[in-house]
Amino acid sequence: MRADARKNYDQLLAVASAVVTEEGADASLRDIARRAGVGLATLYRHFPTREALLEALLRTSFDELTTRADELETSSSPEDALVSWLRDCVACAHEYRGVVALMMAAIEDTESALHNSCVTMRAAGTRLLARAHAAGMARTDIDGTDLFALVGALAWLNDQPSLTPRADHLFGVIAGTILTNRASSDVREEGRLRAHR
Amino acid sequence: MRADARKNYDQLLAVASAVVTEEGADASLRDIARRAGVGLATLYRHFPTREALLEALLRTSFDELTTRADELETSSSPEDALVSWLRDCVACAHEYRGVVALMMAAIEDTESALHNSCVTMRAAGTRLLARAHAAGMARTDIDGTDLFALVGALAWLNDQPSLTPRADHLFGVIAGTILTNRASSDVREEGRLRAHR
DNA sequence: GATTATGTGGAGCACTGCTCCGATTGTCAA
DNA sequence: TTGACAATCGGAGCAGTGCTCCACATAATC
Repeated sequence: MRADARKNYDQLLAVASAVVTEEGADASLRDIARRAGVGLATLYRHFPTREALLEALLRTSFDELTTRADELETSSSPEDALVSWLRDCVACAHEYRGVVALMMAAIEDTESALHNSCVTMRAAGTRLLARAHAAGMARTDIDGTDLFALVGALAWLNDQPSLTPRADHLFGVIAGTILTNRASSDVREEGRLRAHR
Repeated sequence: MRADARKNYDQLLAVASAVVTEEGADASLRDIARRAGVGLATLYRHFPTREALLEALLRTSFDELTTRADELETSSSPEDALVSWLRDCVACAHEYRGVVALMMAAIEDTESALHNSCVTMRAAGTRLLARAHAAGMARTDIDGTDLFALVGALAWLNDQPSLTPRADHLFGVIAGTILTNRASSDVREEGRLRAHR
């Protein structure tokens, strides 16, 4: 890649991160190009689709989530690992408002630039869930896809400004539902402690 | 209202219902006007905002839901009433894809045309929830706003094509979470029976 | 039939996603 | 250092969007 192309690529990513953070996943691409001091065609050359741009933005976060799932699998109890990872997932999806709907579409669309990342993430979650199943700590009528869906629903709740005050509470309710042998109030408590740490 | 105006109004509503059903809540208003054989300004005169148009579309559904809540309050057990009404709510919100996000925004925006309908619906749900609380059949850490949020999340799940296969199952899971003394498998079962009735 | 308030339709503005192509610029051989 | 050339760029242009404004048509009234 030519030196100027590399520079523009990096600049675009940095600006896109800022713009998508404040405007959401449906931010104006023209605006991103403008604020990056770059032509619109340049943006489209580096990122042929909106998904491609978001994939580049989310790649590091996705990789971190996968790594974290691996760590948790050995360092924590099955239920703590699952809940803790869920919380991280929701927080990650919430970073860029509206991105979760694209992820839900991408998991079935093998052409989407986000497809692989989503499949990888679902697999990581499924592993943590299987471990909790094996320990008898999670209800068995929920599979990896359900987990992915619930993360999506929670992230969606977080994206609604009017529901922000209750989002944490609802996370506890739903996380508690997934775990069999644990009251959801315990999950909420753990969340509070984590937040104030 | 002048006779021709009334005709255009009705025509717009009929066409809007069809278009929004197939395109979702962010359908093109220009397209609706075109297909109704009407100028764009005519649409905007009758429905100054997109919310106003959707409100008109949803008004009958909303009224039916409120009536249904009243009926259920006397005709069914507290838990059956709540679950049955939740199911109707989710089905209603799913009628027009994407409308649920607008509803979540409208409940805090007193200026929105959808505001009153949303507040009324939340109140109806809160009554059913309070009844279940009184009977000791619903967890007490969930209030009317949470109920509204969970309906929203479920409707959102329904709106994601990739999650449709599991949507019913997840409804059972979450409805079961709200009810204290009932396994979610029972809720699911009741759903199956209703669907096949 | 004439008057008037009400209702209409489309032009116009600023924006969007996306493509195409002439101009520019980094790079590497001579 | 100087070309030459391929890689890269930037913006014009197209078709779409939401929304406003206003000259014109027409239903209702006298």
